[in-house]
Amino acid sequence: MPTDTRLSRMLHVLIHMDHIGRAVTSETIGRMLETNPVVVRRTMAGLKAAGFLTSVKGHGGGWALAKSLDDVTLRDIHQALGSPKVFAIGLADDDPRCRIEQAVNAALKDVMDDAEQRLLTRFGEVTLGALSRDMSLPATQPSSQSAVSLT
Amino acid sequence: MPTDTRLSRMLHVLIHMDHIGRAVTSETIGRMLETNPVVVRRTMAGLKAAGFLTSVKGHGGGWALAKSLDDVTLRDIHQALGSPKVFAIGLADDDPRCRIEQAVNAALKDVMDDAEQRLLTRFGEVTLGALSRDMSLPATQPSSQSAVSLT
DNA sequence: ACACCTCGTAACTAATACAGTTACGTGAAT
DNA sequence: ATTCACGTAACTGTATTAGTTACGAGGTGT
Repeated sequence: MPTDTRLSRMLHVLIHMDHIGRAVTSETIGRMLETNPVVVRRTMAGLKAAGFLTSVKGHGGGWALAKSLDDVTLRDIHQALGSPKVFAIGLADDDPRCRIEQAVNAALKDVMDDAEQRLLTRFGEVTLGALSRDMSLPATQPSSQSAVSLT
Repeated sequence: MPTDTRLSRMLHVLIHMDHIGRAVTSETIGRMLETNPVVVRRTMAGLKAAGFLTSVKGHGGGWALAKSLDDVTLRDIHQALGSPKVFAIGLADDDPRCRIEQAVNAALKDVMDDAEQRLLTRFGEVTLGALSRDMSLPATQPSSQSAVSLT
């Protein structure tokens, strides 16, 4: 499987949309992500269902933000995508009666649950608004470029 | 992709081997894991290369532990398996020049690296010996079973 | 009314990585 | 010599995201 880049892509798109400030078509978004409009619609469907986006059909239609980015966290978007599996590693289930397998899996699960909890907690502490603003700071790069480049 | 259960399986097997105390064939281990001897050999190859196991060919041969389980951590085994990818989630790379994509990915990477670091640190604090002993404690189950059941 | 635009979705294909299987070779014990 | 067991290549199965094609549904503008 290719690794799941939907969260990264959606965050990217949402911040662009905020900068653009008007409806954007799947076609345009597809160009930003170097992918197909259908992939865009499919991925954005969850964000619409969760109330972060609206979509309008027909001429002049497209996608628009339904909330301020200050009210949306990375965790919200992860959840809107269906809370996809965080780990590539999993627990074997070869002989569920075996106490050794149980103990091993319990130990792994304990550590993995902790790591996942921490990751989700930190995702919940970062808003897209904050991310968008941080980006405009000089950092190590010279600040000679527009903050609203379309790509 | 099916989730990667190699770590879970290998921990399971190593503790069994410790209890058994003599050479075990891939065939026998395959039965424990409900899989094929070839899968066993393939997976165990890394543990042998890393010095945690020895293997002997021919009649009476098989696999044996090369170290005390007290000297082996979960992290060691993860590493011996080639430090497989921990996360199913990844960073998009659609337009590496885009500052928004860069900022989004930097934020995700920061949180993910932290979670991974924490997970690996905790894996490094648990030895297989400790796991094996913890397992023998009463817990919620009655302690009426042999500690050396083969499955 | 009609053309056109844009989302919505089904269905199929591609890519990737672990898991499973078959086949055959190598080395060791009896 | 035979048998046992590891070592490994090569191929298939499976699950999941990504990409593509095709078509339908619902709005907008003339």
